[in-house]
Amino acid sequence: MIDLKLLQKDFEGISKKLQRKGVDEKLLEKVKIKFEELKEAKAHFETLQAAQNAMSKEFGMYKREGKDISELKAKVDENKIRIADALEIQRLRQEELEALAMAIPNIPDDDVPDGEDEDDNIEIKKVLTPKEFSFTPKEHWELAEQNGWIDFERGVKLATSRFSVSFGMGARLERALINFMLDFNRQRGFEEVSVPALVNRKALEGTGQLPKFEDDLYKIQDQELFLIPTAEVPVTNLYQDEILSLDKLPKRMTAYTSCFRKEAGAAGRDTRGMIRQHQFHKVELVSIATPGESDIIFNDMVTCASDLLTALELPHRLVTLCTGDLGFSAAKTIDLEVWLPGQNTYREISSVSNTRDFQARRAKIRFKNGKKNELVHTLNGSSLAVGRTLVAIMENFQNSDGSIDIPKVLHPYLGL
RNA sequence: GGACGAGUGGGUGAGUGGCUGAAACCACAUCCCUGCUAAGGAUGCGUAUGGGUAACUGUACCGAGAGUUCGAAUCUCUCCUCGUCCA
Repeated sequence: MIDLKLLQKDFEGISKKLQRKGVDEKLLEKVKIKFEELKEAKAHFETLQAAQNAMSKEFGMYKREGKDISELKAKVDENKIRIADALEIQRLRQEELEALAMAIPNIPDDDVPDGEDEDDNIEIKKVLTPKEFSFTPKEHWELAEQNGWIDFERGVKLATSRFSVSFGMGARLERALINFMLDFNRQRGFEEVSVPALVNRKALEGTGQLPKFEDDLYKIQDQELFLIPTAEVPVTNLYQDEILSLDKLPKRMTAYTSCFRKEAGAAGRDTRGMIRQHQFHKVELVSIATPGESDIIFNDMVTCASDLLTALELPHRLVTLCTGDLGFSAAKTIDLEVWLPGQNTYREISSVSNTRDFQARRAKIRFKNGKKNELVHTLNGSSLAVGRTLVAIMENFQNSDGSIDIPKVLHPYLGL
């Protein structure tokens, strides 16, 4: 959630920044007005309530002194009706404001480039040079099936399209990757956590998936619970509604979870293979930091993910997302794209975002800065998407006969 | 699944209708005193939000929500969580 007080104070400035993300200025004006109306309604209600409280106190005194209370009671009863009305007005305005404000995306950082979509993202640097193949490299689904690593049909049989099953070395490699990534992150100072894969509405509101993106989430039928689309949700919300002491910051955490996405609106995209699945494994990084250190932490996380790819000998590049490609909660995002020789292109394998205080404001995560409580900054990043890493290994480490080498760092994890 | 009990500020914990935003103790902060190894004293110390330059002040919050009442931490109902016992 954006800072409504700031919007009120510096409407021009905030509005200008949000227009870069395609937010309609009229909507912002409406929010500003609603915000002011709500304040008005609150003030009115509180004045009435104060009178009521005062009269109630008097009431108690009258009774103790044995005075006649009938006149006072009439006054108090009358005021009570007005309070009920005032409260109802306040409640309605609160609801209206929230509905509007919760749907406004985060303000992009000033150094985020303008742009429409992913074509306008800006490459920062390339890491490792893709190797030359003496043959035409195959795409991963071909290799996966040929080696018996992944069975796409049986995944569909068990669930529906965009589900798959891993067998043998494919399954072992997944597990090896998860362990390798968690160990790697732990050595970089991220504490490992294991969290629920189901979360409630409040958690998803805290990180920004709800209320706007409910269509992308799998919902449990008989309870108000959702399957997590990313570990970012449970891990960030670990500290929801808490005031952290300064010496506990920064919090740097890593978690492995399955992730679940309906991929609504992705019809026809990446239908083959395991680039875009409804369920996938991911190792996530989440940091909670003071505003002063969040930029450093951000770079740290990008470096961690990039080094992970380098350790796996996977060529990749870093790109800054433009305003049009930036996610709802992010102020800034750097994507890591891994080279896929079979597809002859770079594909997203990790996305590191600084949401600044956007999620913290929604989730009420604060820290004590001296006497004052301030909102923290929250950051998240994948490190990495396991399925896509497996895809990258298959395509980059393939031989002409279709066999696949295993990156050296994974050998200990596979008993090789 | 059933029965009973509990949920209060950073912690322990008092509080069964008004004088309680909440005793006391601990922790913490600032100041003072003392000066032989640790102790004594004073003051302050929840969160959110509105008004005010500020001092200060209004409102809300005692697991969550609803209700009774002029007035609720305290009474009623529903839910959640934890504990104990039973199946």
